[in-house]
Amino acid sequence: MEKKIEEDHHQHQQQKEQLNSTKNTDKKIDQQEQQISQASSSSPHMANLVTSSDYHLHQLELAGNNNINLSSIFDTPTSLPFPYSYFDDNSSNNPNSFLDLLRQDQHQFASSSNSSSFSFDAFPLQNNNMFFTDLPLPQPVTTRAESSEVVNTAPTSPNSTSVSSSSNEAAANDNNTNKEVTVKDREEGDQQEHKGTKPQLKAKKKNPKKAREARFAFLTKSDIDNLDDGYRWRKYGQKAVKNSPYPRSYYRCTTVGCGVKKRVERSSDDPSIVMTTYEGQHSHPFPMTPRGHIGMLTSPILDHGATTASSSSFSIPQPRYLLPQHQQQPYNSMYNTSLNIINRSSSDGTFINPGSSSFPGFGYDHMPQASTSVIRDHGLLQDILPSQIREDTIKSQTNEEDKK
DNA sequence: CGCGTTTGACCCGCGC
DNA sequence: GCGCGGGTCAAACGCG
Repeated sequence: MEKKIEEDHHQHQQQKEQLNSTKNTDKKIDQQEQQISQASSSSPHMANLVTSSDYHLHQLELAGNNNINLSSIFDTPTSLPFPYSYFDDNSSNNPNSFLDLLRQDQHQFASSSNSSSFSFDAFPLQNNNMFFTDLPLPQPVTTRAESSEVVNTAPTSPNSTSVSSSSNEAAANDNNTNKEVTVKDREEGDQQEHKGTKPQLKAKKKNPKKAREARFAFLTKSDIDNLDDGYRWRKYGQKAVKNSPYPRSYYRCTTVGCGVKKRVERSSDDPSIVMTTYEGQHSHPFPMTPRGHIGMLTSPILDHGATTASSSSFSIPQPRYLLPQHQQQPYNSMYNTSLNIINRSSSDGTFINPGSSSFPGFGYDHMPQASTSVIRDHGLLQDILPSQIREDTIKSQTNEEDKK
């Protein structure tokens, strides 16, 4: 994987050089990207992020100071973002993946629906409607959201930590092409339904202004491009990203009738950051395919520590609180203010509620009940977090409360 | 053999 | 109108 990445990097670096030397028009975009990248790499700590609220800022600070501070990342003591039981049981020192985390999350949701909030926290940025989410970061990472898409951060793999900022891809497009992207996405959705023929493609153009799918961008610090989120994805395209040595990969959910797509690309400025953008909502529970599995329960990551690029990849968790604030369900009201919407429609600049299972990657509402039995769940923090993390979390929580 | 990836061609919208 | 860039298609290929 790394080798491949390096190759790609080299290849695209050449392209990049060519582009830089020949195209002036690229500069604008490049600058935009750099803004994003700089935002994500220049400051070592999330604390430097521009956030829309003091609370968020506070969280960021905690994250930055402690590096791995779940409490700073997650909302409440009881709202464990990521159940880390997997780590305890299988790879205590190997916080494998974001996937695992996500999976855990889902378990948690499955077992304790409203009682706990989701793991990710989103931080809407004032100016650009971007969202950030913090996750435990082995390394301090900073990101800045500049697109209309939701961004999230998540630790993804042993070597990975995640940071999230706005989707670069989204960010790169946002200022200038946000509108365009929106339209295109909409068309893409149509394409999926009518995919295949040129006449069909033309037909889709007849409804150019259909509402586009909600999109969510996550920034994840990881050496792994594709993080296993339990869903099965089929890669249907790859494109070189302008001014980036890394290509952008396009994935589609393999489940029949599910039009969820995601794009994965690596930040050119910080190759350790993977930007994943999800589009659409899964119309199904976690896949149970012939050779598949219930993704959350049997992630390859658990076995290998990393997923292959193919079948499964990172996808966005669908935290319930990732809803428009006005639509959020009243849980954990105490911290609810910090739970900002991650989901947003970039087409009109407003947040939308994709539904109870809004995030493309996580249909919590559809979670198989069986999943809850897999993980110990006493409804306690200890059920979810490894002791060390719990300690950190408790500390940070305490600090947080002290500050209040 | 089925499924997923690769990759060049193609489509489309936008900016100049 | 043209070129560019993002996104998708689909045949070829690889892998288990």
